[in-house]
Amino acid sequence: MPEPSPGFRPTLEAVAARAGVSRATASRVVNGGAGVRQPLVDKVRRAVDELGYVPNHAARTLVTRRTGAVAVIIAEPEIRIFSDPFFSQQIRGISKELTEHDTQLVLLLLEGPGDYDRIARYLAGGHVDGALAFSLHTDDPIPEITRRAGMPTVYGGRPSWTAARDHQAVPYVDADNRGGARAAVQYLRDLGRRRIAHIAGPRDQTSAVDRLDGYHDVLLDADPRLIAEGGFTVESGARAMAELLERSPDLDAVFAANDLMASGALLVLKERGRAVPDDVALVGFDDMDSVAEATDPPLTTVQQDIEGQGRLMARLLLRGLDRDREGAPAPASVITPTRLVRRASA
Amino acid sequence: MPEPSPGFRPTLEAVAARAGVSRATASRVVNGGAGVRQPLVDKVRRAVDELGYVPNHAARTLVTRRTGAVAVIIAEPEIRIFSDPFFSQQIRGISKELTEHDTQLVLLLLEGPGDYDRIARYLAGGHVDGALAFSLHTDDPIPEITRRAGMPTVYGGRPSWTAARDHQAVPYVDADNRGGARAAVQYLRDLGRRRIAHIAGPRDQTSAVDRLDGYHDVLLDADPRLIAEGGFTVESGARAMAELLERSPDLDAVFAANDLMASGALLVLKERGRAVPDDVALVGFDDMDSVAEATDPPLTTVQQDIEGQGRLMARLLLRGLDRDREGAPAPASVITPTRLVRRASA
DNA sequence: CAGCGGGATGAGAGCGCTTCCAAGGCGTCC
DNA sequence: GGACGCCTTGGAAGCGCTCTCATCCCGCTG
Repeated sequence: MPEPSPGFRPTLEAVAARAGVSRATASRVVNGGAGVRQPLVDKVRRAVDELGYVPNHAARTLVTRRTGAVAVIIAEPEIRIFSDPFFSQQIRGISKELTEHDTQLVLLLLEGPGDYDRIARYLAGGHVDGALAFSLHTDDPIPEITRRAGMPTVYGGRPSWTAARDHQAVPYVDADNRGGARAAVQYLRDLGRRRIAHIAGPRDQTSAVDRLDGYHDVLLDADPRLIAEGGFTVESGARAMAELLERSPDLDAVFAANDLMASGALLVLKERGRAVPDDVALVGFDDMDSVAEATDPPLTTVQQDIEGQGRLMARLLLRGLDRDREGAPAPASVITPTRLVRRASA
Repeated sequence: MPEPSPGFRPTLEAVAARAGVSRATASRVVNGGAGVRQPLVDKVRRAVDELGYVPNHAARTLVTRRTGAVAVIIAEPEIRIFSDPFFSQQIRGISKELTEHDTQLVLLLLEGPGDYDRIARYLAGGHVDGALAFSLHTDDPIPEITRRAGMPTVYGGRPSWTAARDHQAVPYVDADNRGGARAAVQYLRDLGRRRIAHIAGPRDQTSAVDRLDGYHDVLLDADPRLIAEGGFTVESGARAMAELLERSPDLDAVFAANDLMASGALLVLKERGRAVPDDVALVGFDDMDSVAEATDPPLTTVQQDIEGQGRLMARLLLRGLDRDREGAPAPASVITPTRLVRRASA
């Protein structure tokens, strides 16, 4: 690429003139060159190179009504984003998929309740073609906002207002939390454990609810004293473990709804002199890089492909956008498989 | 706001018609209403509300040559982004500042070397008004790319190709690494320590270099055997500490270039039976939330305002963009102050 | 050899907005 | 009371691009 005076940008007009063709033909070549004879294609291509031409995005969007950008909406960034490796991996997956389809990622972080207005205006302003949003609360205004703006949206994690088995209403991508939990508990039972406790996640997160459901799927008449609730953090896991030990000293296995809580539980178990896995078998969920393999003993856990989920979200959205123009139906949701990874803790 | 048929968007024309004014006047009102008499302003405002009008961004950009968006370029996301709380905090600061100026954040993650082309094209395509990039390697192509594209850019962290004291060449925001290090080492010396070791960060990161320089500022003729190099991780800190203990068993203080390495060093010190801070005083850097206060004993460390740095980067860029139109000079760099936080480790 | 069909090309109309400029209206000053 | 000037408003151009449609040229058929 040559270096024209920085800041100055040649137009299609200039390219056309230099190539000795019309603007229409130049445009055709720039957009793939279908229906243009080879010699002209070459001429135009050369002119593009010589001039260092890059199409003006705004002009193109104005007529095509396509921005080539997608919004990623993240509520409560203080809690989740970034610090949560979960998010970061999903975002990377999203980014990869979007990049492969020449689509840009516009990050919309909600810093406070007042920001909903801003988001609404932004989406309505036609800056982006679609949106990706992450697991929302029951009364989250985001879905209503995207709906009003007529903005195709794919959710990450089953939104709490959808029934667990209804994958139609709103397109979302989620791991098979229930199935994974089922597999984990089943595994513990196959190991011969009889008093299998569960450290659940917060009730207002569907992933936690689904994992609890999976636990109940296997242990139909589970003793309620074997269930404690944590907050998906190490400390809360430790607290829940202490509580369980108090209530049910005879427990011989624990299925924690995520690895962080499992690692907290592990600390307490060791402290109280319960050998893992001999006295108490322990299974986590997520197979979190920095956690599951780092504990002593390493955690048996349920693995899910987080980056893949991000990719899938993006793919679903992009596919939906394409279909949109062809009037085809919106894409349905996808549940990604999970897999039990056996390590030393169970 | 009413709910017009989703997907359909009223144009300025429609607003003007409904308000009984010309498009020009409607436009003026939408853009602040300067020079329009109050009654007309009200009429137009009402029409905007009734119609649920939102300006078409592409059309506006086409004529104003302003996109109202800024790119955040992040290389090697695998290593850093998100998982690194550093980044996440800076991004949050950036996001907040941009939001306050009605500017959008476009995330450009570089997934591989081939992506530089993509970035170059993107920046040249006029999608964004400016860019923010993070501490780059010496030979990183990003600066050249942004320069060619005529894209105003602010860097996070002193770029390695600039001299430590030259804040002019390229606008960047960085903490006063050298000053912070100086303060830390000075503090250790004031404590009466005489054999003060340093666990440095990787030589190809300017923050590490600057912190090492700060160490040397105080200890002009430091014993080279008191310096070891780590990789800013816990493990590397542990390794470096072991190495130092071997080489210089008589050390009575350690200044680690970041908290992660300090925590690694702490583990080794305890393991070898060196009491902290009695036998060996320990100081870190960064005052990382999840680390500095969580160790036992908690770390004395050098604090910096990371989110503030992000904010500053954005502010510098936005200011530069405004000035650009007025032909004023580009903004200079900013070095943010650091502060020694005393906890139990020294 | 004339006529016809199809593919390649160009002319031109907008996409929705901002902004220059001219026109109009009103107050003010002499 | 008339002229001047300022403030408000509207008309219209044009940002850079895509895409429809008409035109043209070619080869082929009868």
